[in-house]
Amino acid sequence: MEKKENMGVSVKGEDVVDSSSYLVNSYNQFSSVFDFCEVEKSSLGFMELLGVQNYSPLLDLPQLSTMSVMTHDTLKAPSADTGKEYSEVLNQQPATPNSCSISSASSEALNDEHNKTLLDQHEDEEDEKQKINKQLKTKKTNQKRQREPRFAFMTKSEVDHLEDGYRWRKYGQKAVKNSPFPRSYYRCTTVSCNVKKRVERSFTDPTIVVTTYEGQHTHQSPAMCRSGFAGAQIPPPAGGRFSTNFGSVLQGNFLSSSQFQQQHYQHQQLLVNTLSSLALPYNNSSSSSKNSTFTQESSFLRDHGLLQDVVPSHMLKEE
DNA sequence: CGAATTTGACCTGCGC
DNA sequence: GCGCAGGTCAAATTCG
Repeated sequence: MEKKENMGVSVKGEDVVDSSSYLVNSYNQFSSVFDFCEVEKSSLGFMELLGVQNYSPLLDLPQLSTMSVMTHDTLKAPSADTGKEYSEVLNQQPATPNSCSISSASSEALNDEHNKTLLDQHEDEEDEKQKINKQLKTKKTNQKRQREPRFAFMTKSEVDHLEDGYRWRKYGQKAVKNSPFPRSYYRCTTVSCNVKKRVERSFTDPTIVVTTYEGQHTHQSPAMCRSGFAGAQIPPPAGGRFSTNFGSVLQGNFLSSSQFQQQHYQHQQLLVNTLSSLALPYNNSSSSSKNSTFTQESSFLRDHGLLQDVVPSHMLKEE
């Protein structure tokens, strides 16, 4: 198996592996963004991403911005065991072959939508409703539910819900087994965009926020629209609006409010740029997921996000 | 008052 | 089949 070393970013070669056997090194080994990532070639074009995202010592990002990326077509839901699961993933060799079936909006999802409409039309008729529900159940037992591609971000942050340029509506919260921290469920507020994300704190390290995105946005980020450029800019934190819920304590170091705000601001910008250009790009085609994967790659090649502002051009990958 | 969040109930998948 | 845990729904509540 060929292995490319690339400025702290390691990209494995040809083999396609099971979802559980690759991805990112232990978050507690990270000293900076993408300090060390190990991503399979097959995984959603992230090789391209990581090839471009050379780690540079010039990237003097604060601890708060420590972030790792996971990508996975059927990423196992991070749970209270989050830390354990993720750490177990590390340093493992591929276990089983995987065809890496990345799906965009699945036919099942479309069926669900259609059936929901049916349900609406017959709201008054209980019998009809029951029949439809039975049909739904039958379908779901016959056809295994397909998951949207998922991307997990592990972020060292004191704020649970990180601003990523999109607008989200919270639709649920659940207690997670063996964890004192609940998991929150968010949906993109844009009509016809069914991207979801889960946010939870790692119980092994409460400073780590695990954000899992599912699906692809069918629209541009509102932040991008505002800025008019792919390198979205979040407005700098404006005094009173900024949350300091957690008392600005990080790893035993007390930060002043302004320090915290600045770090959080940098962090959010990084997140926006990364998500905008990579994991969840604007994709107005309803083409197959593989195509959209390459769209993600090419979009990133055009835009290196925050890094392009920081990393000298010659450091960026050229092919 | 509309939008967003909360929260208990319900649904679904999976392991035993 | 049953129980458990994750995920979603939707009514109630809170917020701006």
